[in-house]
Amino acid sequence: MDAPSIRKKLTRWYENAQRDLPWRRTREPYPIWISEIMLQQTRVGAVIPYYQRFLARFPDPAALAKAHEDDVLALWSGLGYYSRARNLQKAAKQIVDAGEFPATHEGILELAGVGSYTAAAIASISFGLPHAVVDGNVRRVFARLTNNANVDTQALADKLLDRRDPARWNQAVMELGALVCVPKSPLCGECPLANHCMARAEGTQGEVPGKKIKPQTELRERTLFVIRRSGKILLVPSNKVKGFWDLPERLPGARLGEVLGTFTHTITHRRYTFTVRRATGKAPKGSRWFEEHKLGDIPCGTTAKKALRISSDSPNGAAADAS
DNA sequence: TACTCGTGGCA
DNA sequence: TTGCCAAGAGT
Repeated sequence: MDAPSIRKKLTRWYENAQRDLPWRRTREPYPIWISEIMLQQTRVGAVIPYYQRFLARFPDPAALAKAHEDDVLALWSGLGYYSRARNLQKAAKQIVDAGEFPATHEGILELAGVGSYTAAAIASISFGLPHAVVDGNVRRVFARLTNNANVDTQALADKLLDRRDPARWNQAVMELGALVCVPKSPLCGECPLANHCMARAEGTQGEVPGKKIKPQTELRERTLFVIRRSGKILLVPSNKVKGFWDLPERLPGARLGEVLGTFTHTITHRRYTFTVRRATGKAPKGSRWFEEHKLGDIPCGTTAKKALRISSDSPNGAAADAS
């Protein structure tokens, strides 16, 4: 493996092909950290608006540390993996207590919600430290480069790391995976490493690395109740996501009304078919009335928002409630 | 180790 | 429509 040639070709490609992403305009550890947490298992296009709102609202660790958790979760609503938001605030408090953002790989790794990938990303991008990132892109790129799905990715990443500019190298490998060496139908014709790629030489780039085995999807049915009164909507504390509010799913003694519609929502390997149904009854313990136009200010899951959209689209939905 | 956590875009 | 899967971490 010709490491110097690979470094040179990929680096040159990256200098020309990289996207203009908001978090690439800085090396400050705080915004880099926020972006890296948001990008975990989440597409760039989904992250950008959240990143900008979050930085505007919480411009530094102190602002994030002293915020109400509900405000943090509300800003995160819709992005998913909500433990990231809670860990983010926990880590902000760690940073404030320490007096500054940790400047070593070891110190960064101690932050709540920061694992090996994120620690290496922040260490290299913000501090220029020689730590190679391994994420899904890197695993795929190196599996194809070696035509070996079981290659020791961390060892190879450490070996290929460009120690003159770890930040540029790490992002170059990930960018190649995101734009060219994509999971399905890789664009080998545009790949700067095509001549080094063992998978391409063997014609296996469409099969390496293999797909991961996933548990079979379970189908389940649930019902969400829409209860309105005086222009407000009744929500109960989520029993799945701490700090979130959801539409009620069980109402002892309630009178059931018409079905307003259905939608599906998949979480991990379970696909739920939700029935949205009007109901009347007294508010369960712990429930609260919210003005519907203020739901953006509270932590509120996507299922509730989908359901409320259906209920207001329904010819017998919100309009009928106003009477 | 294997499982779980959310959501949306895309083929 | 359904399945795939994306800049992973915690348990």
